[in-house]
Amino acid sequence: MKLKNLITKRYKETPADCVIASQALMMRGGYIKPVGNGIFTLSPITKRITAKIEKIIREEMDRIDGQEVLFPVAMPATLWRESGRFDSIGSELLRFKDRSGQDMVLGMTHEEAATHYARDIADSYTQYPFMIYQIQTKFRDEPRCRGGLIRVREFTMKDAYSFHTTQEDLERYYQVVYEAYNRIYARCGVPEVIAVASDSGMMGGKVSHEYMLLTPVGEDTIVLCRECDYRANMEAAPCIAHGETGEVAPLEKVSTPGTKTIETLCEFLHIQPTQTCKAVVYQENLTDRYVVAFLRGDLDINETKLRNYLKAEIHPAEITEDSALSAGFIGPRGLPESVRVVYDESLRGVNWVATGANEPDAHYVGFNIAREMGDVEYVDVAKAYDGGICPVCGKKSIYTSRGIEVGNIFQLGKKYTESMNMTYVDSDGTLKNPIMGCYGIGVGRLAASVCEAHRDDYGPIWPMSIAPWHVHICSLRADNEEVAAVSQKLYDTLTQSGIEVIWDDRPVSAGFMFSDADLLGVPVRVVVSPKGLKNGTIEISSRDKSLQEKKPVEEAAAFVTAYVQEELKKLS
RNA sequence: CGAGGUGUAGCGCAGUUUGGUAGCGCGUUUGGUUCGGGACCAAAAGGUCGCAGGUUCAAAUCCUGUCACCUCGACCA
Repeated sequence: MKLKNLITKRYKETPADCVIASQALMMRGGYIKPVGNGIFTLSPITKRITAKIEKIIREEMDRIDGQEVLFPVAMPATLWRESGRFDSIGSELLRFKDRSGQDMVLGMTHEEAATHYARDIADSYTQYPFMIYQIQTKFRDEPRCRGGLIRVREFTMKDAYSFHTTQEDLERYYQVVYEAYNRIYARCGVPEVIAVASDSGMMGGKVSHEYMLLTPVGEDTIVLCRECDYRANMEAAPCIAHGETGEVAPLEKVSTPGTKTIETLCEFLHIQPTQTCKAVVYQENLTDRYVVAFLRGDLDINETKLRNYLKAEIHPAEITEDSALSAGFIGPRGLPESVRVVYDESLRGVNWVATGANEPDAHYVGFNIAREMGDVEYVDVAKAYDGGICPVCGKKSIYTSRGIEVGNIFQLGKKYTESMNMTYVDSDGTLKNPIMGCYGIGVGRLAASVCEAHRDDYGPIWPMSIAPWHVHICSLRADNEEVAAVSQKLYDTLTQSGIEVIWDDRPVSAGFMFSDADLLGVPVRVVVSPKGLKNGTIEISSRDKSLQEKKPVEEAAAFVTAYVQEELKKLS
C-alpha cells in the first residue's frame, strides 16, 4: 500500500513519559496509542506485526498437536470459586457484577475455563494426552504498568493447557513445548531469548520456566552461571548458598510452590537483603523429617537451643515471642498460628510453612534447600550476587542480568483438576485426576521486546518474519515521470510476487522520507530517484545496513524478491 | 498501598514565585519557492489552562477538595 494512505502518524519528538527505547520508538512511529493506564490501541502497523507473530505461534502450537479454542473473556465467578482463586488472587483479578448482581471476572488466565471445558469431554484415558490453546485478550489489573507494551493491563496472549495421565507424560510434553517455544522465538527473530528456571507463584505447580529476553531495561533479574548452564529468575534463586567451610550443597530444584522472593523472606526476618542470614538444617532423630531454620545473621544460637525452638510440628502454644523472633518466625503479620517444617521428597528440599493469624490461607514463607540427606549442616543463605557460588556447579561464576519475560511454561500438576473435580476413567477402571501443564506467550510484549532488542537510534529493525511489510519503496521526486513509472512497475511486480510493499511517493524531502522509513523499520528499503535512474540503477539496502546495493532497474525486482525470500527462509 | 512529580492546542514545552489581553516550537490547512537525511517564505485554523468549590473588581496563577497520568518502591502467570 501507499504510505500516504496509511492511517498512522510519525513524530519527531518523543513523548515525555517514555521510559525505555522501544516505547519511545513505538510512540514516535505511531505503533501504539495509550488509551488509559496500561491500555493501548494498536495501530495498523502493530496489528500487522502481531498478526504475524500469532501466525508463527499458531503454526508451532499446531505442530505439537495443539487444538485452538476460544475461551470467554468475561466469566462467572462461580468458575473461579471452584478453583479457589476468586478469593486467593488479589486485585489483579478484575471483578464486577452483571445486571442480575452475579459476580463476574475478566479472565487474566484460563486454567479454570480450560478445565471446565475439558472435564466433561475427556472422561477416558484413551483421550489423553491433549493440548488446547487460544490467542485472546487478557485483563490483569496491574498495579503498575510500564514501558509501553512491556507491562500493560489489557493484552493479547497465547495460553495453552495440556492434560496428561502421568507425570512422565507431562514431563515429556513439557520438553516438547520447551522446544516449540525456542522455535517460536527463533522464528520471530529473537533467538537470544533464553529459558530460565522460575518461581511458579500463584499458578501453583512445581516446575516452571520463563523465557527471558536479556536486556538492561528488563523487569526481572536473572541469575546465570558462566561455567554451566544454570540460569534462574532471581525470585527462584534465593538460596544461592555456600557453607561456612566453602562447600556447597547442590540445588537440584530451585522452585517450589509458594516460594517467596528473598526480599520477602528477608523482610519477614527483619534483615537487609544484602545481609547474610544463616539457615540451619538438621534431621530429626529417627524420623525422615528435616528441619530448617532461618536465623538472623547477628543471632548466636546453638543447636540445643534451636531444637527447643523448632520441632517438626510447632504448636502455637509452644511459641513465645522470644523463640519465634529468634527462629525468624515472627514477622510483620505477628506470631503465626502454626508452623510446620517439612522435607518435601519430590523437591528434595526443605520448606517451612507458617499459617499466620491474619492470613486466611496457609502462608508460605519458606524455601527449599536441596541437599544431601543426612548430617546436620549449616549453610549461609544470601541473595544471589555477581561472583557468587553457582548452586549447580559450585564455582564462583554467578552473574546477573536483567530480562523481559516473554513467555513461560508450567507443570501445573493437579491443582485445577482436583479442585474442579476433573476426572477420567483409567485403564484399570479407577477414577483419576489428570495432570496439567500450562504455557503462555504475551504477543504484544513479544513485539515490543523484539523492538527493544533490534533497533537503532532512528527506529526499530524488524526481522523479516514479523515486519509489517517486507519492502519499503522510497520514490524521491515522485513528480518525476520516470521515477513514478519505474516505482509503479516495481511496486506491481513485487506485489504480484507475494512481497508485502509499503510505497512512499509523497512529495516530501528525502530526509523526511528516510526518517519515516527508519521509524517503520521495514527490513528492505528500495530508493527510486532521478539521480539513480540517470545511471539506470535503483538503490537497495537493508534496514540494518548489512545490505547496500545498486542494481540495474530491470534486475531490481528479482533481486529484492530473492533477498526477501532468502531472509524469510532463514526465519522459517 | 507508600514516596515523589506532572496536568496549558494532536506532540514537546514556557507562563504560576509577584493575580491583570492565552504564548512558543513541532505538527495540521492554503499558496509559493525548494528537493538525497526530518527545507524555506507568507497566511490560517486549532485551547471550558484536568475537574469542582472558594478568595478577588479580576484566577492558568492564590486556597480547599477531587480526578487522571508519570516515575521509584511494594506487588505480580
